[in-house]
Amino acid sequence: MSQSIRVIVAEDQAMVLGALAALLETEPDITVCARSANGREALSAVAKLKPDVLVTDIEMPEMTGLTLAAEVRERYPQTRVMILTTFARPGYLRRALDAGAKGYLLKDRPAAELAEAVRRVHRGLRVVDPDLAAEAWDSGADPLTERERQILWRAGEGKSSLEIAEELHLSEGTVRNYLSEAISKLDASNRIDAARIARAKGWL
Amino acid sequence: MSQSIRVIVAEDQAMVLGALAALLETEPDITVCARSANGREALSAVAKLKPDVLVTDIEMPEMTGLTLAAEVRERYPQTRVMILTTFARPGYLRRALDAGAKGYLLKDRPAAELAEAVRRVHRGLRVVDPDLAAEAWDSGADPLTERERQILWRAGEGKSSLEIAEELHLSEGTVRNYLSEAISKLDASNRIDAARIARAKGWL
DNA sequence: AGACCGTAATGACATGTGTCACCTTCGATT
DNA sequence: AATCGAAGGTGACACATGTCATTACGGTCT
Repeated sequence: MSQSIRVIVAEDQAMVLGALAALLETEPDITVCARSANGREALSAVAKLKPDVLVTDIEMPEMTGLTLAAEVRERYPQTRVMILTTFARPGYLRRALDAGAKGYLLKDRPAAELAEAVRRVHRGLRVVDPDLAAEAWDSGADPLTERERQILWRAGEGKSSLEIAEELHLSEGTVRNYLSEAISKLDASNRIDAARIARAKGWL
Repeated sequence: MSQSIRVIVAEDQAMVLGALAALLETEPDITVCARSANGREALSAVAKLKPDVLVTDIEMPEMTGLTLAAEVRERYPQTRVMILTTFARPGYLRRALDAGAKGYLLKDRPAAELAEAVRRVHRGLRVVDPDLAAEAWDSGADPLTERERQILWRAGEGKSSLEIAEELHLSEGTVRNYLSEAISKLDASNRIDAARIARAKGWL
């Protein structure tokens, strides 16, 4: 047996973090050398330990897994990043690959696939959920501009056009225009519907 | 050492299910005798194996953890149910206890607490997250009526008053009245805000 | 019997929302 | 130099939403 694969796991739900680490520890050729509860912690752990693979969730406090992946690619290219997330959102996959992630695995895949995916990524191979890759292909690119995203996000939180306008220092009419654009781009029937659709695609 | 504690784990995300089982298997006094990906599966596993403890998530396809808990209490009272979930929602806790669950543990608690909680529940003790219990206390009871819940749910999905009215065979004005009631009960500023608040409390 | 609550409805009114046409400014392409 | 697109804006209009008063019916406690 060669050297053991050194892995850091980042995941904000402590119980799930511990459980994933326990799962990986059952593999004789894999060692979990650190566990992090958020992106910032994970980044400093990577800096200190220079692991072979970083397995990370996306939605975390302090720093998201997507930002984390970009930072690690930039500063510690010898560590390969694998995203492990609940969300089968085309937009997330696209952004993850853009950020230099080598793998994208869903939490509803069987537990046995985790160790296998870590080994593949360590060998320099890419691991991407095939169904999701296909969906990402035909679901097209994110049609929203940055402004539309900002505004639609706030609308989805229940804020009125006027509130959003004040928050972003815009006129109320402009906010309504952006929302109208977003609604038509997403083929939605109103702002709530539009926010729902954008969230499902991973564009928000 | 006495007899090992026999546990069934139910969780819809396969990877997390496997990881939690691996975590529990590291304990010498606990045995995972089955794993279920949804509520229906878990119920038949409980029927067949009569375990000491059932650890279950809430949001699952086929049958939710809350319904499952009620069924198990009714039909297999020798099996004690512990809810393990992401959601720190007072309404969920209340409904879980009403359904006869003996424990309510959050996924963002440390991994070490899981085994300890299983042991306590097995001994007949109750395990409830103290912060959440306090919040459940002062957040008061669910103020929504069944009709208000139905209508607010659909409004939160982006449906218009007219669409909701047709779906439930009501007049549009009636739907608007119910929404207005819900908005004022929840101290929200509009339907979206109201749906968001109700979801956060676990009332939707 | 009376009080209370959930359900259901109507009409009226003020505001909020979605759409459209049309305008300006600014930076990046061609 | 000309064109394009993103950002930002105005005004106008139709329709949706939120509020309120008021009515009505059937349960269910006391």
